[in-house]
Amino acid sequence: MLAIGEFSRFTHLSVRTLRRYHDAGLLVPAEVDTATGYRYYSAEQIPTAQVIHRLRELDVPLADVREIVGSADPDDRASLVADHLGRLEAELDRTRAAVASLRRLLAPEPASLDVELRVVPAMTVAAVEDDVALDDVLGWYAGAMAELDAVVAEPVGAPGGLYDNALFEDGRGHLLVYRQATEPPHVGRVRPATLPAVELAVAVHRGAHDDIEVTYGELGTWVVDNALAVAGPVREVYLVGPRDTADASAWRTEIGWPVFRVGSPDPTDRTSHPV
Amino acid sequence: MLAIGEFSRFTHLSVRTLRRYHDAGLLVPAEVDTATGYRYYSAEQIPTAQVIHRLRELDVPLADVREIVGSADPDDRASLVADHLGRLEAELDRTRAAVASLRRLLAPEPASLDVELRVVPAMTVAAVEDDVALDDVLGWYAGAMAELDAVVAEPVGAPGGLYDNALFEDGRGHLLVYRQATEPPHVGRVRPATLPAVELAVAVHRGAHDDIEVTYGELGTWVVDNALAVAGPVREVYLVGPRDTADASAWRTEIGWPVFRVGSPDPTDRTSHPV
DNA sequence: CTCCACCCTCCCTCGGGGGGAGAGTCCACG
DNA sequence: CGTGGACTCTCCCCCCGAGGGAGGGTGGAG
Repeated sequence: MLAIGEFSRFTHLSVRTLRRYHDAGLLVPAEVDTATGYRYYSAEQIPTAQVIHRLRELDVPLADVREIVGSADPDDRASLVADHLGRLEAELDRTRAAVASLRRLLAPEPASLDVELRVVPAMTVAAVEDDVALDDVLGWYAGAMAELDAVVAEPVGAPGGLYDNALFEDGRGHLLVYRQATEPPHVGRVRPATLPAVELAVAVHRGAHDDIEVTYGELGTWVVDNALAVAGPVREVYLVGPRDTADASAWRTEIGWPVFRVGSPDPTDRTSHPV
Repeated sequence: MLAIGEFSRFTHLSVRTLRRYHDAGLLVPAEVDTATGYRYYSAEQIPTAQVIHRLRELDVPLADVREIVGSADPDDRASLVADHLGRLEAELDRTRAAVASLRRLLAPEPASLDVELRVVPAMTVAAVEDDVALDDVLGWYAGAMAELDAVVAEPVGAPGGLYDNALFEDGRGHLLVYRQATEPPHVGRVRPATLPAVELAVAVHRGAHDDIEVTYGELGTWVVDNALAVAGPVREVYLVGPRDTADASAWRTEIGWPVFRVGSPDPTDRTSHPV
């Protein structure tokens, strides 16, 4: 039996950290003296401590580490680890995108943006909608769009989506993706939905979505400069997207933001607008 | 002028976050109503907010972000950003190493370790020593070893080092790297030092240092099984290392841990042992 | 028996974010 | 001009995973 200090020396985990891992149930000492509270570890626990050490180096949350080292089945263990490695990979992709975008932000080429004010009538479309967390947006979008494509017989024009501003404010919000169709079906999650008539400030973003914030910002500047304010879920239309070409630089995304004139706002509710 | 909510919609930064960035001095509103405390932003601040957004996605600490967006000189800015990208790169290397090591830990081949108990006499060597933070160890080691190599005329045997356990407990500790030499010089940071006589439990680690913890653990297990305890800074000797071959799998690192018999400890101070 | 390294628990701090309470403000509409 | 409701303010609590340090109890060798 090893006192905590000795165990610390063998595992290169600090005494403090070992105590935390005990409290968190990650690495329970082989024996705890009930009278004194002294923790005693066995040499067999060293390999476990090393696995925990590595997992923590990979920023696996303590709760997940507990799962992993606690699961008897090596298959479970492997799949839990694989899950986290997948998350790391996704994180890495995001980091790469942020680096690329940052470079472009810091080496700015002031490409002026064409913004158009467009009155859009109400239209009934085939839609899938749900409340979605920001982290899940990409996955949800892919699933919803696939379902739409599967059931909409004669789509018209490019697909689009409506994005609740709360998505960015609260980390989750209402999403709606749609296709225009002559006869919107009602199958599975797909159902007919009516998008309200709005006045949109419309700009077209060119290229991959890494930099789409820039276009949002320029659109915002334009809106302000024209004495307008925004008023509801933003609309995106995927004129050219990954479904059309793998060449991201050719993508075209139309961003339309509902606006109203400051001083004479839209009569409809501007914040809890149904999407 | 934009109220915080409107600015939030244009930048996709939450209202809370914008307030924090104001408090932290990252993004000070163009105007603050002194009477009401209301924050008002100008459209010109949108690009700045976007840069901040990207930097934060890259986990640049708020203080560094303040530096970056606050620096007028674009060269300063670029170098600060480059610094952080370098840190991200180093982080990535560490992650890769941890992943590789984890895989090996989870697919264990119980290669039994040969451990030898060795009595080592005191010896006088050419040494460089200092208190070093854990994060700086690699850099410090490289510099110290280069300096040693430059001034030690006739080195004998392989280079080695002594590592204070406090390094892992407190994140910093005393390090000493040495070369044996017929006549230890006293030049620059290099000076003669006498390593005390100790009894060592010695094992040889094979391969890159990613997995060296495993050998430490096995050595620890052996120490415990033989009714011993460890007693001072660990010694490593680089029998075959990066200086010898780029093939990491051929590296050989001797790990020697000072031990004493439990029940009759070493007479010298076992924790604050001078290295 | 004494000494002192060791171990215990408890609470504070930090960074970057979120939740929510309670109060004040803005402004379009009636 | 008053009112209501969306908006904003500040303030305090929580989260995670780590560290600092106080204050007090234990183990074991001399």
